[in-house]
Amino acid sequence: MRTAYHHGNLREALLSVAREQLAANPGTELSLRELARLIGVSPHAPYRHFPGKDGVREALAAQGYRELTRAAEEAANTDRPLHVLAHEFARIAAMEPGLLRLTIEHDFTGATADGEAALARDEWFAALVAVVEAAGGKPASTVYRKAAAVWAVLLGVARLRSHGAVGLLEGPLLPDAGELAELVAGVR
Amino acid sequence: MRTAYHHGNLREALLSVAREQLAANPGTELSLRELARLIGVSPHAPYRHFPGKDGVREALAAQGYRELTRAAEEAANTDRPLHVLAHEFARIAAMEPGLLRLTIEHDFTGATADGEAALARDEWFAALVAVVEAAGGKPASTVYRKAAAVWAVLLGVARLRSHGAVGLLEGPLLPDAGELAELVAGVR
DNA sequence: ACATAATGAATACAGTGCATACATATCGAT
DNA sequence: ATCGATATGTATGCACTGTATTCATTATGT
Repeated sequence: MRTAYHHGNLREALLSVAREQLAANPGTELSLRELARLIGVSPHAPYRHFPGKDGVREALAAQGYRELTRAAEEAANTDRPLHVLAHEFARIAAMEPGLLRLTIEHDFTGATADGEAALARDEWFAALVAVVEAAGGKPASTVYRKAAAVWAVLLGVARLRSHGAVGLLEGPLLPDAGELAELVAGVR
Repeated sequence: MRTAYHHGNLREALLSVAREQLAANPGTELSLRELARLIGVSPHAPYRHFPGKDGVREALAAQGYRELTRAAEEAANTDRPLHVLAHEFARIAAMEPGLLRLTIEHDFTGATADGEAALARDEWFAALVAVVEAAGGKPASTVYRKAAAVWAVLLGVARLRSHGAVGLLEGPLLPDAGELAELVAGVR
């Protein structure tokens, strides 16, 4: 087969390879040129599908939030929603730490309030609210406040677990995200 | 005055200007060359004082942890240690968001278990443990577990507040780090 | 005073994000 | 089916970055 001039699905190929790169070495910056190289396309080709590097990150952050949303939707139908959500969150953090980091960091760096990532984030928060509602608990506060507190706990524990990888906090010392989430949500 | 060939205090000047840069535009990567340019020294001069860019980040992360340690030591002598600590943490996050971000991210990216930053981080955790002890509370768990939970809450709320800057969670919805900290520590 | 170490400059190279200009494939109206 | 418009990829180039090598200047200890 003589190489096709057009890739055919470059946009998704870029995102796919980008996620592989994030998985292979989390904590490293993506390189657009390297993505193009791996796919076998010219250095400038990605710019036909994204406005630039930040555009790729935006799309990836949206994917990250969608994974979180899916986890929340699954958790909402179980008998201990917050526990299950925390477990799923931890699983994602372990399987795709690079993607989760990029997702979490995204708002801090390239923040546009109406971008794809921001929309995906809002959907994730809505799903999180549903989880908190499903979990029940004392109505000491609004469900939104509870959801925000749960979100904070999930973020904090995830970050702490990546800290722990270099030594300080070993397993038994680490807080259990599920228990903490139930605690701050007023459940149990 | 004819310009001195040797700067005299380049190492500290680099760190100082780096913090200014982080404060001026948080969320942007540092540039060694720009630091050198701002100070008025050759592009390679910083390499006499740091092994490379990661070395500068390491030193900055250590400074960040030391600021947190100082905040914890102040808080330990008050009548509501966790509340005061949370307030100080939030103040640092507001005043120097770039430095705090770099500090928090450091372990994730350039992790050496015995570097300057790792030592500073351990000291911060020790100070945090002291705060939790000062706060008292039910001894349902070890003070280390409580401290880790408090740390997670501080990290999570700080991250959430930087999210909030782009819209989703407005003030009244955001969890109060102090109350959450006391909750997960079993105080009150 | 003078050898030596510490600190800075000059130059160079590979890698990156991105812009402009050009080439080829795809697709819709006729 | 043809043919022009559009989408998608290539070629080339620029400014910037981190870092290595080599050389110049200053500080320092005996």
